[in-house]
Formats: sequence, C-alpha cells, structure tokens
Amino acid sequence: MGAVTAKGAATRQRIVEGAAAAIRDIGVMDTTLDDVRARTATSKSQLFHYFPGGKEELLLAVARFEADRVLSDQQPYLGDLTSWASWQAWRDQVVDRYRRQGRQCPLNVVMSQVGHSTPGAQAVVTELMRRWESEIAAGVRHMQAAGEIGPAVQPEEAAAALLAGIQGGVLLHLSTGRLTHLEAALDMGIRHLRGSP
Amino acid sequence: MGAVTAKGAATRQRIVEGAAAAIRDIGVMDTTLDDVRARTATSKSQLFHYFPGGKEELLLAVARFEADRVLSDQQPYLGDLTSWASWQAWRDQVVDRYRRQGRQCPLNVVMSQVGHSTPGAQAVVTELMRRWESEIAAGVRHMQAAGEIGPAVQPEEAAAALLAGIQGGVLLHLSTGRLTHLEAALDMGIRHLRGSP
DNA sequence: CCCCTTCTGGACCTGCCGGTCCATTCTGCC
DNA sequence: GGCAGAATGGACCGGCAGGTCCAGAAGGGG
Repeated sequence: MGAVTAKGAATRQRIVEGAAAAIRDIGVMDTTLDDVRARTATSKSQLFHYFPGGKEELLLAVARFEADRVLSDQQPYLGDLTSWASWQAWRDQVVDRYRRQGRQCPLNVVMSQVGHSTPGAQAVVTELMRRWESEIAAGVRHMQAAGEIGPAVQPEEAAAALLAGIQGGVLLHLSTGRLTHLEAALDMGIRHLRGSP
Repeated sequence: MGAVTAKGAATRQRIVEGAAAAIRDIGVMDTTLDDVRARTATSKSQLFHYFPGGKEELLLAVARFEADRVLSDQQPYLGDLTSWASWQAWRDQVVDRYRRQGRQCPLNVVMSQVGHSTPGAQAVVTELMRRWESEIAAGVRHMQAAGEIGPAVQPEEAAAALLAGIQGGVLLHLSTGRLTHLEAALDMGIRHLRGSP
C-alpha cells in the first residue's frame, strides 16, 4: 500500500512546493485546496491521495519543507562559526536572507495557523529551533576554546539569547517592514560576546 | 447614527472581551461568530450592529484591546526604568506575565491572521512596538544621564535589540513552552547595558 | 500481452459560517 | 404616554471549501 512510484513522488513534491508558493503569495488562511490544485495542475483526488489527512497534513508537509530551507539558507557559515569573520558573514547572510524574503515568513505564518494546536506541527518548529540554537552554541564553544570568548559565558544561554533576538527581529521585520531590530539584536549579541571576559 | 447608549457601549465591550476570550481558548481560525455570540449572550444582529465591518472589524477591535493590555501589564516599571532595581523588577514582571499567560499570545495569534494584510491591523502592532521601544529607550537614556550606562551605547539601538529579544523570547515560549529564551534575552541585554563603558 | 497497483480526473456532496433582514422590544426624551 | 431611535432576537440565505467517490488511464512486473 505504501508503494509509491517515481512519478508519484514527483507529484507529491510538486504539490508541496506549489502549496508553499501559494501560501507565500496569498497567506495561509486564504489558501484553499482549490488554489493549490490550480497552481500545481493536479486534481482533488491527488491531493487526498498523497495527503490522506487532508489540509492539515499538507500544511504540515509545507512547514517541514520551509523549516528545512531556513537552516540550509544559513550554510555554510552557521555550521562554521570558528572566527569573527565567519560570525560576521553569518550575520550578514541572515539579514540578507530576510531582506530578500521581504515581509513574508512562510514558516511563521504556517505555524500560527496549525502551530500551537497540533503536536506534529509543534515538533517541526521545536526541532528547527533546537538545531538552530545548537549550531550557535557550538560556535560559541569553539570561540571559547580559541580564547576569543571568555569562560564566564554560558554557551547555551548565549545561544538562546541570540536566537531569541533573531526570531524577534524577524517578527518585527514582518510587522514594521524594517530590518533594524534584527540587525540591532545580532550586532548587540555578537558585540556582547566579543567584549566578554 | 453614531449615537450609542450606555447599554450599547456595554454590549460592545462585552462582545470584544468575549471574542478575545474565545480566541484565547480555541484560536482565531477556529473562532466563529457563533462562538462569540454564544459566549456573550448576544445575537447575530448585535455583532453586525456594533461591527458593521463584520468579522474583520471585530478582530481589529480585539487586537486593539489586547495591545493595550500588553503595555499596561508592564506598568509601573516600564515607565520608570530609573534604577537597576526597576530594570530587574520590569524584567521579572515581563517573564511572569508570559508565564501566567501560558502558551497563548492572543495578539500574536490575531495579527497572524489579519496582520499582514490589512493596514489597520498593521498600524495597531506597529504603534504598540513603537511605544514599547520608546519606553525602553527612555529608560536607557535615563540610566545614561545617571552615569550607570556608558555614553557609547545608542539608546535606540539598545532598545531595538532588547525589544527583539523579548519578542523572540515570547515567540519561542509559544513554540517550545519554555521561558528560557525570554529570560536569556532579557538577562543578556541588561547585563550588556550594565557592563557597557 | 495481461493483470494488478498506482495515479489521475472531475463531478458531486454537505456542513458550516459570514452575512442579511425584518420584526419586536427597550430606552430616553418631550 | 407616545414617538423616534437604538437595541435585540432569530430565522434565513448563499456560497464556498473541505472532503468523498468512482470511473478510467498509466505503468510496470510476470
């Protein structure tokens, strides 16, 4: 039953990407299954064939798809925070990513619909944040080992604060259209690390 | 036409508060006008009598209602950040507010539905953030005048970073259920200010 | 070439929910 | 007490969007 051909997998992928694009364009709450159907040149039965759980399951797949992009868009710098130059490059990359993305955070917008209710969706965002934070903390630890950050700094706490600043900066970017908060949070966080004993 | 009796005003208020409660309980996208009607012991015609713009206008009123609470819940400390003790009390109050509120941010959840699309809703959140940030910046400036914070710190940038940390901390609280990010962001931000030349 | 599974198309159904309407009751004022 | 305007009750509607169903095409092992 679980058998799926290459063609089927391609269709499924097309549906997810089309749904993601639709959500980016018109928002979650205005995106209907018919919109997705039209965009992806599929039929209603295909949607339910690949996502028996209906709309909720499709949204979850979209959330996973978008969550993966968030981290991969930050590579290779995020995975290699081993010098202040890397930190700065990473900072610039994050800011630029959200500048290019404009006032749209597909993941945030998906989560706010399906997020707090269903455990599956919550797991997606929790896991994303866990990995994100863990990569930052690894960077802090590496800089500590190199003597660039003082031993008094707790890597987990610093990573948590930095991540919170990023999330809030992005959120404020969505609301106000300005990137100043994101930049301020990153700059202040990094400056704090650099100046720590 | 714009005439409204005391009774009418009371009903309108009851509707807003009931709608806010409903949204807190079951989420925006699951809250129907019938839910609000049942909760507030009103009739359909009353809803449209007081909110001719329908659901969208009602949601906007709820957003305003919740936005007002956000700032007033932080008083009196937020308006009087004139000593490190005040800053700490404010920090504790913010953390405690969101601890008590649980994993619900009515404002965030309302904005995510109606937020990015309509200009009215956007104005509500933008204005809230502007006032919030401005009060923090005033606190920074006051501490600078008292010589407790170095002159190198730019009040606006510091306030922006702090606000971003708070927003992100709250967002992560919603997702993960933990307050560690909010605490870390506030603590790191304040520590940075205290240790600044 | 045959048969079984997967894949696709699209008509159809159905419940829900925002919104409309009018009749009735209440309120305040002269 | 009567009347104008506000407030209320609730039946009704219309469309839309999620979901179902079945018939048929495609595909791929044997």
